[in-house]
Amino acid sequence: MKIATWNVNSLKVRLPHVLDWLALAQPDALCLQETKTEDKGFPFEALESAGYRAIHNGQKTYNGVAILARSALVGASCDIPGFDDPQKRVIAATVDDVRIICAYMPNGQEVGSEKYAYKLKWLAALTDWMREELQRYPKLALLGDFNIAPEDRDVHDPVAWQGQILCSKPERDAFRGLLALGMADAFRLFDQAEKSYSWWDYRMMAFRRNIGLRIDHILLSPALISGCKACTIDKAPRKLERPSDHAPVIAELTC
DNA sequence: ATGGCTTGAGTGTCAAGA
Repeated sequence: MKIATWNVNSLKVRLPHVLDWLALAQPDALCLQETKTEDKGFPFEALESAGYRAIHNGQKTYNGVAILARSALVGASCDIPGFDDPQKRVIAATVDDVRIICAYMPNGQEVGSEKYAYKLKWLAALTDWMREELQRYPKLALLGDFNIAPEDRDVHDPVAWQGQILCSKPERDAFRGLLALGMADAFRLFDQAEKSYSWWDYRMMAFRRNIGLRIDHILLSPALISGCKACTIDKAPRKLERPSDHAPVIAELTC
């Protein structure tokens, strides 16, 4: 089973890239973030024609998450239960026996800001919820745009980014808090090239210069870790015309 | 150099992203 995550930065603009990528990469499940549309603008028909069912938790202009899958999406749920949040950042469903959680974690804007406080509260709520979900669903994968670079090796210039948003200690502590539940960062289960990133700024020709961060992740529950055969970042879509600023991350599971 | 692009809102130019 191949599962993947991709922040598409507007599904309306990126639909051709998504359809091409589905045909090429053939994932069994694909988590999308930043669809930036309500359900009425969501391309259910085009995805159906491509062989994918979809569930969507969207809103106008900002945020919005979806899961696309070849098989049925069972037991779909939206948002973090008990966490009052108007922003549409979470959707979950079971696909072929694996609980898939798709999350678009807050950016936080600037350390110390209101949005930063919201980000840390959000991450705490997610972690509490994940602790419960892992009891309910031993085979669980948390995929998405975490907006956290977990370690200095995930950052093109760790000195410049030290303590900055996406790299601050409380954010990295929150990431480690998720790992402390027993989950593993699928990408780090394998040898990887140095300077592997999943996001590059649109400005300053950052992609061509590989000025990036690794902030999109796939976390696997203990029951899924040993069956993970590969985890890769596909930079190809980032090279296209009008790309998303994020690249897809893919994990291959033997189940 | 606090910008540099890109998007969605909506016809002016701004907020937000990371």
